[in-house]
Amino acid sequence: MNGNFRGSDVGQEVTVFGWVQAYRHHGGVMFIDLRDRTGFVQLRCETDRPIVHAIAMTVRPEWVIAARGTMISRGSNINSKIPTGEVEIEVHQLEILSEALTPPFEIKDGVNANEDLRLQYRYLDLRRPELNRNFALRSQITQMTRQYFTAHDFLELETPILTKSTPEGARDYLVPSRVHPGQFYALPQSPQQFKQLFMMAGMDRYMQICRCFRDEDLRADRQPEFTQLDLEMSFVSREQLWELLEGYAAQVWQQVLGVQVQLPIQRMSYQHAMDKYGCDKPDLRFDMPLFDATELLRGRTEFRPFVSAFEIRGMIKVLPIPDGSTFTRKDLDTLFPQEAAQHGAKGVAWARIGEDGSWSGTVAKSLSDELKAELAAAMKVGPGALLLWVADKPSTANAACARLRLVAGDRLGLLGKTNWAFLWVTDFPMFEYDDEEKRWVAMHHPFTSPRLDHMDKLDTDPGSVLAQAYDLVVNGIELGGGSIRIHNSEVQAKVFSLLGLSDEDIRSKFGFFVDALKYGTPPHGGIALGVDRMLMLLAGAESLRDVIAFPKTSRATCLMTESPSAVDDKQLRELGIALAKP
RNA sequence: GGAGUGGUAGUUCAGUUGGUUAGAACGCUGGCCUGUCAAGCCAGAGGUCGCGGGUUCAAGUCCCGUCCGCUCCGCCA
Repeated sequence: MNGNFRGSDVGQEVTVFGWVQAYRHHGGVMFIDLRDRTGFVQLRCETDRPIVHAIAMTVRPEWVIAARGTMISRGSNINSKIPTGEVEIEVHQLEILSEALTPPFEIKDGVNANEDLRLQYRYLDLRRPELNRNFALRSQITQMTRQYFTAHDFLELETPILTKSTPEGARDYLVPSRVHPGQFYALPQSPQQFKQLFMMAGMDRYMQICRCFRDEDLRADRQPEFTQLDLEMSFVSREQLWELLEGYAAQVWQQVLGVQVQLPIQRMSYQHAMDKYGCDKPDLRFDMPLFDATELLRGRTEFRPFVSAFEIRGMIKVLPIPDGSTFTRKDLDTLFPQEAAQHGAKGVAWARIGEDGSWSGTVAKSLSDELKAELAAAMKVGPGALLLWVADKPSTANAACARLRLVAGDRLGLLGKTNWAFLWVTDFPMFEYDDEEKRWVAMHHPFTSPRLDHMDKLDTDPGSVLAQAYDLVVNGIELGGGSIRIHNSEVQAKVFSLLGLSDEDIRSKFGFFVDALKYGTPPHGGIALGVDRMLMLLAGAESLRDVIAFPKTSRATCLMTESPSAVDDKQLRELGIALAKP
């Protein structure tokens, strides 16, 4: 194809097709850059072929043309900046296949047209090489994925798209049933129950590259429909599963980027991640751990924000930056407080340790010299350090400090795009308490098995039960998560009831599943990886929109098709649906 | 639901303290040009300043509302 011609092709008669990228007209001779998805090649049209030249004179950017001619060397006019720069096609025949309107933005890399315009004319945006490349990569990776897992004895199996709405988890997209007016299917948030049923059905190892749907608000790394690499295995320990996934990740990173992933991947408990980095998906491209100063400070300071934190049984968390000299007063007054405020923190206190070991900054006056020395020793920091303090309820203090850590790391140039920090986060709590609903909710999902040594705490202290759940984190992005599942119907029923589901709820929502568990269920577990997020990482994209061909806006609309949209009354009548008055 | 940010020519942007005819680059149209490849040179066309209201002698600029894009919080088992 057009981008692949080289010096070795000289002398060939070729026919090429493509889009006019650019033309350069020099009176007698005319050059056309003809683009397809592989790149572009230069066509030369001369006046001594008057028909060719006359047609060439009329073409405009983005017209689709076909050219037949001879591949020739450019001689002394080689352009080494272009892959096909050694050769050009001396055109004997030229045909216009399709004319084009002037596009609303230029089709070339580095043109940052507005996102809304790009989405409206998505088919034009996709012609741009840098975007086009992402989809070739996408195809390569799905191909590689199928090979890897089928080579490991997985069956690629399909699950329904029209399925059953279940409580728990994300909001479902609903699909009304025409045959059963007033009843609805739901689009799957993930094929969770079906893949477990495959295990009960004896399929042993299941894989699917499947679309999932969640009706929740979007983010740069969250679209309402997304692609998941879904896996489930019977008779497997989580260590075996991790090993298999590590082999997969290593192969993908090796083949796509030529990067050797250090195996085994580091493992860290949820509790450790929260304590040390303030979040459950720490970016370990740099270390810079947080420090919990709550106990050291208790009763030993009058600093108002700290005292307030003690009053609400809060936490005083510190980000020690060993060399904080590059941060300015403006960063301390504006940047850090703004970032922390996004996570609800009311402020960021700070202290600098001077060359002589003396402290300056907002907290300096309120701490005794003895306490300062203890803190510096505990945080292992000395002269030149900058300490950022957030005092608030624990969840806020952690989230704010985690954010500050990333902002500081970024400013210090520690987030290299060619560094890859893989991490398994393990031992998540089984449940977290939902203050709004006044009940326990599953942190992963309700089919996750508690750790076997925590089973007896289900009745006595659900909040302390740890789950056999794990997330795979890469550079601070949650690439996927999974768990060893419950394979015992009584444990499953107990978990459902802990989540506040009545017997009747369990019967109507999950009856088939609890029944199935009773017919000989193998121990099993699995994981789901976000394929789009993985591509985003591998392609170096800033947004999921750059690796999804036809993505939605942050308000979940498609600007190209203008969906969602109203439907005819007739359609609604057939479905037995009446719209509520707004 | 909330916070931030942006919306000016086809595109990307500039537009001072509210003040005369809203500019630049790229693109587009026409012309010249036989070695360009981010081609070059000459000429030209192109504007509902997102939309609606308000303040003012005067609004792209100030105020209120609203729509849309993006980022984040909530939400996302």
